[in-house]
Amino acid sequence: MRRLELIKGQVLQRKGELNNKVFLVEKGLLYAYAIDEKGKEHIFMFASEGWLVADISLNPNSSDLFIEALEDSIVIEKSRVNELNSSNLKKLERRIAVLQNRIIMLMSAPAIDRYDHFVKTYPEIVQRVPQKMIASYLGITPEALSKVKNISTKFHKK
Amino acid sequence: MRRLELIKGQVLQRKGELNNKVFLVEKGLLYAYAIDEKGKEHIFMFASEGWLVADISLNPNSSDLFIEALEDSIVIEKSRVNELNSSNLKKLERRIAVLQNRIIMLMSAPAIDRYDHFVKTYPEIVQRVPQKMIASYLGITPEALSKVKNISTKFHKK
DNA sequence: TCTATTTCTTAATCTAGATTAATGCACATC
DNA sequence: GATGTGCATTAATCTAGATTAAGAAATAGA
Repeated sequence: MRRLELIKGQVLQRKGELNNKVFLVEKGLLYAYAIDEKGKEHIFMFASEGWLVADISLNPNSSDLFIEALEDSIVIEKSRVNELNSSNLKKLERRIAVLQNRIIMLMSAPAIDRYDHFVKTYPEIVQRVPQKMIASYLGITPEALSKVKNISTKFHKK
Repeated sequence: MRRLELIKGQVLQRKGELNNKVFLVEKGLLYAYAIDEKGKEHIFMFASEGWLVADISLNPNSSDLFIEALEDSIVIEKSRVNELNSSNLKKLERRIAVLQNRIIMLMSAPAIDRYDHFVKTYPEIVQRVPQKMIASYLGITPEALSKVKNISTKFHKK
């Protein structure tokens, strides 16, 4: 358990690296992402103050995700086995709920609905990250997000 | 905690109903699904012998998902708060890992890769459920799955 | 302040997968 | 054996979102 000061752009954890840590964000903003075979980045989550960011994948010897600071940040690094304990059960449940909802959204809702839901759920994040990163989180391109927002405002659906 | 015998097609839990239970599958096969505004069904998970099936959504007063028996089954109904305890931490972690992976796949991999991954990961399920349900789990239509499998075998990508 | 690099937008074209519809098949039920 | 019901497949058409390519706008760095 140690305290880390990060500058914007600093990478905390890389794909393939040992994956036995979780990071509690004390200040700033981090994000976790995967890079596919074509080199495209897919944002898995954002984590601001008070959130835990970690790659909870099956193999603790090799991370699937990258974790990186989006702003200058301070995080508390903790051991994964120590931190994912009974006192954090509620947090784990919450995470499952969020992931479950994300899957249903990805499968059933069009891009614009996913965007509206994101803005409603994480208004602070929207202010702090570029649109192209929100697009990536939603599973679409920045161009598609730009288009889709445009159409929805034109027709006063907003 | 009680033991329930279900016949094929029986619905254990409906959207909107109280959501404070989890179900341990002792025998048979269940599945959990969402129904969107257009009435389309989206399969969230399958659960065969030994698996826990539950809607872990944020609000315990209202379920987001339906849970239904795909075969004649026997399940142990348990209270959600009692069951999601420290002795099941590893199971919760596993579920997070599975969901995390599913999200990455939905965002980055084409339908055929998602199908191949599913067949590799859950070969028993493939034998027990119709193709259209696998398609639904993958987030595509039965027609698209049929086409995509066809193309991939024609070009010996299999 | 001036210049760079990023980010956002628009537009044209393309494509994976959706939709609609028809057909064949494997069943179960009568 | 005839008839119904659900499942899989094929094919034609359609569409949401991807890709590619510019340019405009915003931000950061010097």
